[in-house]
Amino acid sequence: MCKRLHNRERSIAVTTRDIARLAGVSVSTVSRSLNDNPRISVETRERIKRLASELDFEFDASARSLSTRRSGTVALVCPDFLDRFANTLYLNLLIYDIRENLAALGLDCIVIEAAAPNGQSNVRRLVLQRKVDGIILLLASTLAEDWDIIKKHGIPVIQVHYMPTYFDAERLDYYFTDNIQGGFMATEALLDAGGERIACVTLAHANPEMKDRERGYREAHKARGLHPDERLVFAVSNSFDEAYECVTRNATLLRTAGGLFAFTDIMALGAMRALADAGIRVPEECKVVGYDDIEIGTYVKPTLTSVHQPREEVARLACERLAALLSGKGGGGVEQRLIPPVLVRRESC
Amino acid sequence: MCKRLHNRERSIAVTTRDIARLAGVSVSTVSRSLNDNPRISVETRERIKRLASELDFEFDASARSLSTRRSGTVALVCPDFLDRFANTLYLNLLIYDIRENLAALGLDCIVIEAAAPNGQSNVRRLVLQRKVDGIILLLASTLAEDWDIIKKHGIPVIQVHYMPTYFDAERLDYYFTDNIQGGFMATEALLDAGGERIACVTLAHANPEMKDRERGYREAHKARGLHPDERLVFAVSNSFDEAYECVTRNATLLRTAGGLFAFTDIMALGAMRALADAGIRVPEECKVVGYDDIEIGTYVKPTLTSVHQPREEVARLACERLAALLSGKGGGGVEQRLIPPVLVRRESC
DNA sequence: CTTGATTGTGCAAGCGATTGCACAACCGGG
DNA sequence: CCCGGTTGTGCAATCGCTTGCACAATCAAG
Repeated sequence: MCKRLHNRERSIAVTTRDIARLAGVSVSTVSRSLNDNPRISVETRERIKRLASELDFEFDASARSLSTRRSGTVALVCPDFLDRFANTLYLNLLIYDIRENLAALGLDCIVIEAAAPNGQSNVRRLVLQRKVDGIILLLASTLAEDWDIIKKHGIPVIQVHYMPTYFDAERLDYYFTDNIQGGFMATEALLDAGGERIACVTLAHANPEMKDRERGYREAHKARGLHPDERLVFAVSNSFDEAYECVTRNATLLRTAGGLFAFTDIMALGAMRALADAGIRVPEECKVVGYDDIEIGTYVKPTLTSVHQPREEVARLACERLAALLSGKGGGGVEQRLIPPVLVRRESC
Repeated sequence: MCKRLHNRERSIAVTTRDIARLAGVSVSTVSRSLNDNPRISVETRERIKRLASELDFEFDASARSLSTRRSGTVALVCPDFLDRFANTLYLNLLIYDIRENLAALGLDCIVIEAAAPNGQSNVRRLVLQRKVDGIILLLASTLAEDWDIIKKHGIPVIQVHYMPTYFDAERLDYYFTDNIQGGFMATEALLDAGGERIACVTLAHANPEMKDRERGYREAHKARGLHPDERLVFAVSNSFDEAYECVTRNATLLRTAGGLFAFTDIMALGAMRALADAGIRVPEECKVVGYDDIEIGTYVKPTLTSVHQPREEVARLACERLAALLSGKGGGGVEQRLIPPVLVRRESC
């Protein structure tokens, strides 16, 4: 070993070699001890472990990953428009829950958007460069070329929201909340309390989740032998202001409706404000139900009735499943679950 | 090279060796070419680069990091109670901004809390194991032992919010918004519009930032030769409900006040609701100003006047500075900047 | 008291990159 | 035509860890 060749300053970090030298054993023994390899005698193992902890030893993740081809890292792929969605709080809280679950499993998580600022695919980069062990897709429509890479490298993928594309094409594990049922429950509550004329506000560029909410809306009508008045079905972008404007513009028509179902809380809040400004009292003259159950809904007056998505459960299931797949306990099958949402009743309905 | 020794299945990934073989050069030449080392001739370099991109080559981050001792990764240390703070939205958006800036700089970012679920320090783990290149502290009171590790390893640290402890002890780079000035501006606006009796709602367990807001509140009074009525200074936890209860309980007293300054928007919303419920009209009888300028403030009625913290700017400055330190362009000095906040006037004041 | 199985450790190659130094090829000036 | 000075590449060591295989020591059985 020619020391002179390597004049980068020596790291301060303690290595397995240091431990080996001090313990009078080889690095293999140190490695095996710290990894609880049963071939090492109990005494040796304990001695090494004690020494390691005295020396404040921590494995070098890079070296280990280079050797084992596992990085202990998971990519959390978010929509490119998370900033806009951030406003809804819902996704941020879901991310928080997922991070927490992964941390408990000893996995670090790198949150990315599907595409990097330079146009390159972030998924590609994280898979090829960082060698992430798994991927959790959060409402992301990942690119076709990404799928090739993911499949080629055999990386486990879990979805926690529908995706606009590639969904049926791939048999992937998922944990979704049931948006049809959510839409159904919300509409039922409105039909119960507000009569037969129930408006709804959906998204202009509806993704599958929104389409399912609408389907629930229609099925709730059908279940009672009714159909929605199509003039009461509105589509706007997901923002307070657009919902506000839409409701204001159609105030006359909405005066004939006994209830309104907005497919996101943000839109519900905008709608509710517009109703108030138009002199339509909520809930007396028109009930309102939103979707997502964000905390803001409890800060307005009247407080907002909303469909709650059990994100803690979704996060937990997704992370547990991912952990199982990572340790080879996948069972070969595909796990796909629909989690039922919960209607949280407050003053607006 | 004894191939038989290594029977883990060969990775699908393209390596520098593959490129070298195909190009008929050595791995060193490949490495130098792809890293734009000037000692390689332009023709060779271009040829290698073309080949690499044809082969969909990406560097292996672990191998590179093992060699260079740089991981291209930054730790973003959050308060342990981010979930509670998440409700305020402000920190989530700040995290989003920071991630975006780091991404533009080619850095991945791992969001952690100071302490892991198992009680171990996450900072320690990320520094020792993952070899993060830098750390951004987000309102985190990092443990004393963490500081030892950080200093020992010479890792650049940037703070983007005050910390309760270790603050003066360390000469660290920071970008803070000026909470004294923020408190001053808010109070001034209230004194202008609501007369001499201005209440304030601070935090029960105030951190330095909250203390500064209170200082601004007092200095604004002093600047006009006034002092606040101490009976109008309340302290509650940072929640809608606590602020609501506090204001409700003290409604009689508050009837004599012309304005109220809540140190967070969440509290401001709770207070505003309580005032309304107590029959005190906002803003006619009592003006209200909050702090943080979260979007929810524009969804309530009246819309909330609030102190805006320029988080985009803070995020940008912090990340640029970190990048400079990482590339050794720190200049040896310490950069500490106070960014002025902005009062956003809406209906409540 | 041999012999074959069992245990516990060590050796050394390998993971995929970086990089100090050696060295061959080519250059122009004396 | 010889020589010191660029230029461009290659060699091989190194980063810190894992792991297949070899091998010494111990043990139970014949």
